[in-house]
Order: sequence, then structure tokens, then C-alpha cells
Amino acid sequence: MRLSQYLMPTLKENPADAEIASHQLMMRSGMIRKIAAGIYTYMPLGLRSVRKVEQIVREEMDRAGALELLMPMVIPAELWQESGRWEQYGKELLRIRDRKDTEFCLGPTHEEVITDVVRGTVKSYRQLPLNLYQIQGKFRDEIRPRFGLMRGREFIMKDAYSFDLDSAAADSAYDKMYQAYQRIFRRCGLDFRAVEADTGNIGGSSSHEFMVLAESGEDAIVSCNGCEYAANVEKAEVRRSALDRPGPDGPMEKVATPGKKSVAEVAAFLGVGLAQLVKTLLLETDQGDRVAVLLRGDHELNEIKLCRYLRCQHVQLAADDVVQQLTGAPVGFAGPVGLPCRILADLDVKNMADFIVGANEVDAHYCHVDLDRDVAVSSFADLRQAQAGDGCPRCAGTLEAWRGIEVGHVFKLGTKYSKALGATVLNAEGREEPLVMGCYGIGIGRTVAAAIEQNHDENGIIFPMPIAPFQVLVLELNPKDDAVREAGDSLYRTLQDQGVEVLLDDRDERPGSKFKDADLVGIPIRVTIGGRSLKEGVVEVQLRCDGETQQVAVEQAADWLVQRVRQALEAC
RNA sequence: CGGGAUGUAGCGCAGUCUGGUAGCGCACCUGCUUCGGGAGCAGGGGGCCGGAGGUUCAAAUCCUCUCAUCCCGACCA
Repeated sequence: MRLSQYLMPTLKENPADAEIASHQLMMRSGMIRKIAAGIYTYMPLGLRSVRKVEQIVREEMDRAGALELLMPMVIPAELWQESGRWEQYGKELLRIRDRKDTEFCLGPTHEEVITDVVRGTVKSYRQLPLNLYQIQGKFRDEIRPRFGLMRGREFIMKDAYSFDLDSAAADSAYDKMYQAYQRIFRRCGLDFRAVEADTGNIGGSSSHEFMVLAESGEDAIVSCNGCEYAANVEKAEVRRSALDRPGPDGPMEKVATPGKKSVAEVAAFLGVGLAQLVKTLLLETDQGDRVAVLLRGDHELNEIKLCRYLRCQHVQLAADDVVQQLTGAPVGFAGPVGLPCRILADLDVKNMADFIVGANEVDAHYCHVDLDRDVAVSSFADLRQAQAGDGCPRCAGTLEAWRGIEVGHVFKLGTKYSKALGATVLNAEGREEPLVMGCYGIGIGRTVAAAIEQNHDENGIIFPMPIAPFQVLVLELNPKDDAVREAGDSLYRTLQDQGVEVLLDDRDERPGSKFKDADLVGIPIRVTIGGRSLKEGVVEVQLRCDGETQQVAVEQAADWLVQRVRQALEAC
């Protein structure tokens, strides 16, 4: 492709609404353009990268035996009503009506549609196993779209669905996808971890997320330094030490803590560590139940664990007036002593002795509180969030904390959708069985963004070869110089003939702008053709990843480059 | 959904407090000079100042409503 005939609208300045590197760079390099909040046009350059990722995904899905199809984006409401998710899914589901006032939604995921397809076409266990996938635009009306392609409302996703006769077969389908995902993200040149994850509102029994490690990641994950254990903090367990709890130092004592509300304030005021406090969180469930949760002062509540324990959909912190009513004190002084509601405690509270809690009275806390003597805990459970330094639940190792970008997610769905929608097959005995399903997603655009997040410097993107929009950039320093133009054009054509994806910067621009654009756009190999070096019979090759420059004889340049591209692709 | 902020040329911004008919940088077009890391000079094009209503002789500027965009929060008492 000749840049003089291409559309690559680069920007010198960062757009005001781009916060993180990948978003800024994708905007500046002209890969994407925003049309509305969380909705983007993929410009020619951006689309090429997207297509690269799609192609890798496609190859690995096909290799794993999955079949590609394409489902509609607009889905009739009745299908979602049948699964029960029309009511459950909430505002993220964009609902629309056609001219006859029939209700539809824009598909945020396609369990219903695929299950409908399969129930109508698969009748016998002999048609199994089956794994169907598509690469398609999805729409989720996110609360807060942000970070460009990272959390858009419209986005490109690969979603696959497996169907099996029993759970053993489904497990093996899941393993196949897990392996395929490892290959996919390795091939994309990404540094990632597969972590155990919560299943969220897709439902199902177990799942793994594939997380690209990056500071800007929206998810917190932990991994063990001693074994393979890795999990999203939403799900992560921690090893609990079984200490013998010492008795209290003395009787419970009320102390004045004027205006000290937060754990940090109280601890600082009393001159003790956070771990000597127990915080009391008052929460309300979606069923209107009220519970108190006790946590060690330096620990944090994991709402997902709490919801699972309480078998509810959602919990939230009690409103100020509810706190006032339950504790008789304003927010900031709640404590478990004499609290008139159900009290749950995290397992680590069990090992605490002689701690400090709110006194259910304004500007006061209790010291020397003893769990058995002073507090009526109704039950203990794993309710807190894992954090760096916690013990690994599987071995003697220690957990480390990371930020991650979720680029892929695999779920075991079980029979949730097949039962709801009546997707059954006859087994070998002629009996009707619900299909056991799995579903497997990959955010395509997000994978491109994550790759940029992980591969850039202050000058721009540093594309990994497999997902780079072009493999080689041939830069004609001065295309008005006949020798330069002829050498550049000739190298360009030769490379194209050899199957190299090459972009020719034949624009009549000053060298400075061309170099800046080259760095910004981040094509892995840059070949500079200048009048001076050409007289010496060489061109200059620079790798974007390390900035190293070398001279290559003009007549050998094409072969040399073909070699380098091939090497870079095989390295992944 | 709560809090905060911002909408002025393709992009980044000033002008708004104190009302007087719109400006800067980049980008774009023309010409000349330049040409190995975002050139210089000269000339030029481009704006219903987010939208609607109001106040006023006069509104980008003041008032009301609305729409959009961004940030923070929606978890630690």
C-alpha cells in the first residue's frame, strides 16, 4: 500500500478524551475514530490489526474443531424471554422496537440464539460434539464506556458455544478451548495469565479468564509465586492460618474517638495498626435483608463471595439512615456489640483477639473486645478479597497482585440454557437429554488495545509482528529524488511479490514528519531509503522494538527483510 | 444512578467573570525557499460558538430547559 494513496490521519496531539496509552495511540495513529460514547469506526489501519487478530482466532478455533457461523445482531425479545434473561439482564441490554412495535434487543452475547439454532437442528447424540463460533459486532449499553476499544459499547467479539452429551465430554470441550486460547494469545505476542474467575451473569459452574498483564487493566488478579494458582480477586481464595487465639487483655472498654470514622483514622488516632481493628459493614441484599459483615481492618469485602454465601444477586452498603436506625449512631461508628441484626464474619476475624470496634455511638469505639465474650457472630465464611502477600490456597507460596485486561473468558455453562430453551438430543438409549454447554469469548478489539497497552513507548506503538497492520514500512526520504523513488518503489514491489505486507511512505513530506509517523504507527520493521546511503549502495533498516539500525545492501534488502519477517512471525 | 467538569474550525485551546457581531497553534490550499527526526516566509479557505427558548438596541458571553462528551463514585463506616 502506498501511503500517498492511503488514509492514515495521524494526530500530533492527544485527543482530550483519551486517558490511557492504547486509546491515545490508536486515536493518534488514525486506527480508530469515535462516533459516539463507546462506539468507534475502525479506520483502514486499525481494521488491518483487527483482521490479524481475527485471523489468528479463526485459525486456532478451526484447528480446535470449531465451526464458524454468523448469527444476527438483532434478536427477538421472545427468545430472551424464554431464557428468562429479558428480565434479568438489566440496562446493558439495548432494547428496540420495530415498526410493528415488536420488541427486539441488540445481542450482547448469543447463548439464546445459538441454543435456538441447535435445538432446531441437532437431534441425536451422534451429531455431537459440536462447537460453533462467530466473530461479530456485539452491543452492550455499558454504564460507563471508557478507554477506547477497551470498554466500548459496540465491540467485536469472537464467541463460541460447545454442545455435548454429558459433562465429561463438555469438560473436554472446555479443555480444548482453554488450550486454543493459550495458543491464540501466545501467537498475538502477549504477556498474559489464565486465571480462575467468577461466572457473573452468564451463569454456569466454572470459568477462566485470560488476562493481559498491564497497569491500566480494569481487573485485579492474584497469582501464586510457588505454583500455577492464579485467580481474579473476585474469586480468589486465600490460605487461612489456624492460630490459637489468645484471650482478651482485659474487659471491654469504651474510648472516645471524636470525628474518627474510617478504619485508618481510628487506627491512627489510637496509635495501633489497621489489623487490630475489626470493621463492621452494614449491607442490604436485593431481597431487603440486612446483615453486618465483620472484617479485619486491613481487609476488604468481596461482595461476590458475600452474594454467593447469601444466595442473593446483589448487596449494597446500607444507606445512612438505615445505619443510623440499626446502630443508633451515624455512619462511621458501627460495631458488632449488641447489634440487632445477623452478623457474619470473615474467617480471619476468628483468629483475632483484643480488637477494636465501633461502639454504635457517635464518637466512640470499644477496645479490648473479645469475639466469644462480647460478640454474637452467627457464622464465619470466606468473605474477604485476596490481596498481595496472602498465602496461596493451594500450596505454601505467597500471592502476588497484578492488574489485568480481560481479553478472553471461557465458561462451563452446564444445562442452564439447554433446559430453559429445550435443547435436547436422544442418547444411545433413545432417552432425551439436555445438551451440556460451554461458552467461550474473546474481545477482538480489546486484544488489539491490550497489545498496544503492553507494547508502546513515548514515541508510539511497537506492534508485535503477528498483529501489526503492516509488517514492513519502506520510507522514501525524498521521493522527488529519482534514485530514491526508483529504489523504494522497486523494493516495495519485490516485497509485495514475496507476500510481505508492506506500506510505502512515498508522501512528499519532510523527513521529520515521516519518521514521527513511522514511530507513532509502530510497524515492526522500517526501511529508510535516502539519497546518501543509496550512493553507497545500502538502505537503512531499523526495528521498531529495539531501535537498532543496520545497513543492508540494496540488492540484498528484499531477501533480508523476508527473512526477518518470517523469523518474527515464528518467534510467537 | 449520584457528584464534578466541558461543549467555540478536522485536532488542541483562548475569548464567557465585565454583553458590542470570533481568535490562536496545529492541520488544510497556493507560491517561493527548504529537505535525515513534526521547516521558513508570504498569501488563502474553513465556524447557525452543542440545541431550544428567554432577557436585551445588541448574546459565544446573562437566565431557563435540553442534548452530548469526559472524569470520579456507585465497596470498606
